[in-house]
Amino acid sequence: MTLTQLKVFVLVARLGSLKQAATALGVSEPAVSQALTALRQSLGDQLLARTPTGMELTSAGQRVVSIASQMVHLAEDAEAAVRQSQGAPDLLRVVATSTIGHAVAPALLQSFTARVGHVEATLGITETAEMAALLHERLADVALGPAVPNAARDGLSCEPLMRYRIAFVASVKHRLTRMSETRVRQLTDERWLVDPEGSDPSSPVGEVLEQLGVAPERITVFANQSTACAAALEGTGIAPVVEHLWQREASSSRLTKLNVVDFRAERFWYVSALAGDRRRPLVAKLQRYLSTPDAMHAMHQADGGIPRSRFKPPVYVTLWS
Amino acid sequence: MTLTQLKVFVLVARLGSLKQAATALGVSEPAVSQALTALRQSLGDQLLARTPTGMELTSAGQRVVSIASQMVHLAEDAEAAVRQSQGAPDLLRVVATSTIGHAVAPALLQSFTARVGHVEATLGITETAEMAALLHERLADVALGPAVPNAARDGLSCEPLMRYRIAFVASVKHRLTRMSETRVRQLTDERWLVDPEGSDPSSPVGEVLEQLGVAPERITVFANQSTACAAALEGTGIAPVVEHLWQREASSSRLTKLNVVDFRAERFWYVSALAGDRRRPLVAKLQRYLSTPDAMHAMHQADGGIPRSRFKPPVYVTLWS
DNA sequence: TCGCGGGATAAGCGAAGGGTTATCGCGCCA
DNA sequence: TGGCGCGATAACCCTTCGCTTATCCCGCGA
Repeated sequence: MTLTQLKVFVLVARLGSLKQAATALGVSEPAVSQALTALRQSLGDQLLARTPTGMELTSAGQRVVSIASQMVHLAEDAEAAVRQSQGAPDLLRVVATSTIGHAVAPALLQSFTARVGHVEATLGITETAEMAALLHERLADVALGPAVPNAARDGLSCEPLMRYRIAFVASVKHRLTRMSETRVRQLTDERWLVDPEGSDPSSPVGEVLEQLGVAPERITVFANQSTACAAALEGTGIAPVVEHLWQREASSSRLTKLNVVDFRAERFWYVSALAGDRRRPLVAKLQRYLSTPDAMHAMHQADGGIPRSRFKPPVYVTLWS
Repeated sequence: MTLTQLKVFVLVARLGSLKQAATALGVSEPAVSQALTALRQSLGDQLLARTPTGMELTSAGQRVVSIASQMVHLAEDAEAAVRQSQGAPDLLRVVATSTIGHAVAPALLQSFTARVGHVEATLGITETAEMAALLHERLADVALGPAVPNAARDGLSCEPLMRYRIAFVASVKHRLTRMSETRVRQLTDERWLVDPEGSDPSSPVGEVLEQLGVAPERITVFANQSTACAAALEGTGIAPVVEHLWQREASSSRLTKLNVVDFRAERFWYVSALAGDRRRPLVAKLQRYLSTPDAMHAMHQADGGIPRSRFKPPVYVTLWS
């Protein structure tokens, strides 16, 4: 499998003809044919089959063409990235769990970059389990979320960032809100309205779902906690939320917190990074910043939306894979 | 730039040492060194620089390593995809604008696949402007959204799927809701709470924003219309919504529709695909299905969340690029 | 100052990659 | 049935890849 082979394949799939692809590439038609057969051999599939009217993608071909197209584009991206980063600002790559990523990380990073200047921060959402790998593979500089297990042993630093409380909220119409107190086990058969972090088994909420053995069909995943709360207004389920963020929500007035007596509500968000001399200077700067009052203030501001100017939707094509 | 070169680069970045990478790959150290220099030459950047303590990524290297890692993983994905698609279900790749994609497409596709059987449907979100290209490049089989311009000329079929109405809603506290009627121009200086489709200039809402010349800082993009509505409850802005979907929302009780007299509220969603003999049989089947009462019913059911079992978060790493 | 560890370079080699021209196979249509 | 269009193959060439061993370079600690 070669990038040029992939490029050829994508082009043929698009144009539906070897000859057209050949002229488009400015090469002879056998060159295209050979590239295709080489790719076919290395992948072990026909990918494209002749039909009376043109070429048709096989089942595998359909899957591969999406992937191949991405790879070709990424190759161009890589060249563009190098060209662009002559004198470009320093890059700080942050990953966070979805709750933090949607609620506090944008404000936090904006505040940080505004303070230190000439830094470009990017934010990715990921699951807790992948954070250590992303840091080790240098795909991220800093991770925000639950504590990374065995951080010290793996050469990672992992320090508490902020204390927060998890609350379970439901509509005032919900029968559980009429009870003076609730036990976690009573929630097992409820309908759970969670944000994507709830589907992460290493997250606090994910842990609870697993421990209780909540059936998957009782769990509905929403884009974020605000949406989950909006759904909870209907009274059909309970939503686990970050308490101080939920209290700033407009819909909080018609939702009530359940008094779950046997649940440890206090939790911590942590900030993790490579430890010691493997840590980038910019990361050290961020870690110092995170202890300032400025940072604390930014983290307490729930952030409902993204200002349009900085909004760049992710490449959803990756949904294919 | 070669895939093996990229693989080597990623590994060296991760391990912080040529020698370790070499042993990990089971080759000699000069082999690694050469692969690296070749990549450096082809990209025109050092990528990794020696330091007393190990190797450090340059600014460009940081950007490239993310991209390179994705490419390496995609290459593996391609092989896995081929292996997996022996006797695998047929693949139907649908793209939609964010509104449709979040609200009606999941239910629609679920209903369709349940009916025809042995089909695996995937859904991607994209902007209107990219739809024609995605269809032509065989990256998608069907596109749901606004009409594709010049469809017939480009060999695309584009047929009306469903009529809907756009409504502008605001909190009952909002001053505009007390007016018996409103004109579009009066909305220019309001705060706009839109879903991602609102940032697509080819979408109906995007068009309005452009025509009015609404300042970017007055526009806030939310994950979906439900979240935008939740924000609208605070009374700080207006949210353009799909009327029949909004009416099913819990929060709709505390929001009011503005009576905008000079706005053409009726719109259509279209279904686009390659035309004629370039159309896959499965697509023809879907197009027939879309005219059935079943399909109509599915499309009128707003869908607040995604059942957890089918929820697979996109690879957010693409946010980097 | 002398090893020494670790990366860069040199020289060489077999195997692919990527290209060409010429030829074959096959469905289609006059 | 004989062209014809289009993809697949064959034969051949040059470049690059990917690997080896041997050597050099350079900062650093004994």
